[in-house]
Amino acid sequence: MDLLHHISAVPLFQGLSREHLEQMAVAALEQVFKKGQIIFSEGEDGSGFYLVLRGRVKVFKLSPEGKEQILHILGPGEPVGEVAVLSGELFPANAQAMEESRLLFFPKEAFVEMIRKDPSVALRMLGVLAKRLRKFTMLIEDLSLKEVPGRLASYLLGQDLGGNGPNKPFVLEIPKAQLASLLGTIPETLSRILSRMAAEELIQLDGTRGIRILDREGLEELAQGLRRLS
Amino acid sequence: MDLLHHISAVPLFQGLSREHLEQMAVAALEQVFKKGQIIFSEGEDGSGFYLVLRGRVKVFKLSPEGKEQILHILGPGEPVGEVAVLSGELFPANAQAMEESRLLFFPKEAFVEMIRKDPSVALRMLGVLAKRLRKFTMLIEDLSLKEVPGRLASYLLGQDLGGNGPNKPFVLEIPKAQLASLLGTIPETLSRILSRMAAEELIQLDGTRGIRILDREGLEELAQGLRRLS
DNA sequence: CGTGGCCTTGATAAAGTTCAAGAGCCGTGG
DNA sequence: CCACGGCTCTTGAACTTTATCAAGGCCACG
Repeated sequence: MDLLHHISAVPLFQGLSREHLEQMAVAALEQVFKKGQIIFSEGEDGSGFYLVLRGRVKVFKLSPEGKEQILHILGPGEPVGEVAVLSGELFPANAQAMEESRLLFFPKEAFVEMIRKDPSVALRMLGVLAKRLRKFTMLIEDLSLKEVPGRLASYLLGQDLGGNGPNKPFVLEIPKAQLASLLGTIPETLSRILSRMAAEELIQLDGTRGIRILDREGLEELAQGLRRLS
Repeated sequence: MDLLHHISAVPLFQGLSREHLEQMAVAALEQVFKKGQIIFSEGEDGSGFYLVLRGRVKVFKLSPEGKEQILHILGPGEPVGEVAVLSGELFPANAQAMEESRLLFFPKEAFVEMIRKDPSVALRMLGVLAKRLRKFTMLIEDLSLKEVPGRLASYLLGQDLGGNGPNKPFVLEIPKAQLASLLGTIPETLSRILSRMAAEELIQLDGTRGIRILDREGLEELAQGLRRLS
């Protein structure tokens, strides 16, 4: 089994001795989730955490009326559900596979044990959590201080990394309904704002998923609240 | 100086040996901030983190138009600015003293060194970050999924701990403008909603800061979106 | 070539913000 | 002891942004 191989490639476990890696591999339990399948739900108690090997997982909250807010989308190499383990409480949100995904489950005890044996894992985990806090800070800022066009502009700029010479088009990696949920809005609003952006020639829409950035500076101004759509 | 005494009382450092505590005490630098004084600003690079000894500190974001969103309010025993140290980047937000406050500054190196020497500190710090992530998750949920009356109801219920027999009044511990910023709104809106809550006899207002909860259940329903103000 | 999922568009309504003015409260200083 | 000035808070009216509800269009896949 190449489980060991997968584990050793995960950033969180970089630098662990072969021996420790093997112990982790023994403790880990591989699970496959189909598209749409729930991985855990808010309020369950976390007997361990997951590591994404393949696929994508969304972590989200639901309002009583059924509106969804995506907290983050996690891909290969990233841990999921670790907060419940670390603060010894219940899962604070829901997790669901966005596509067929392969995850590794680590029981709480194995993880705590591992930290105890090799503190460098704790340091790496601290780094992961710090990054996550930083991301949350940005999300809070977006939700509270920006309006939807600004949030969308930030997102688009973040997607288009490096594409800034000849503005080559790119493809949204998630359905628009999901993007709306990530931005804290609803699909209708997202759709309208994309249209307005296109009308002002900030972007060009290409089919259902394709987007080409025409005016990078304009988007940056939007993202910073220095400009508004008419 | 009783600096050592203060340090040993901080949750983050529980369980450290006397020797390690002394090393921390030597590395630490005590600073006093007057009310309103800036402790650090977003974008500066974090050469260390702070620990609140006395007073209260708010951590917040500002929009270009000057609107403020408070991320958290920290009191004695709590660390501030540790994310910048742990993720090795810039401060993601601003920090300011809400009243005259005494803080301890720990240079980055001293902290990293300490973690290396005694992994239990890393574990505690993981716990602190995990709690903070949990709080942020709730804030995101509030901002995105609840409207202001619901957020306010949650806040009030959280303040009134144990006061649930004979509904004794309590006093807001922060000015209303600050509360508005914490809830992601503005003072005018907050004021209106408090009036409406009073009109529906959910609460009773007493002077500028005093509040008495009259209908705990009603507030709980509001907080969960099961009810709305007319 | 139809059916279902996803996306767009329009009309309407609700929630929150902005701007502006005024009320209450408090410490200072005469 | 009272009056002043400044701060915080409240209230009203107009406006903006976003959500809601309801159709209709597009596209892919069987």
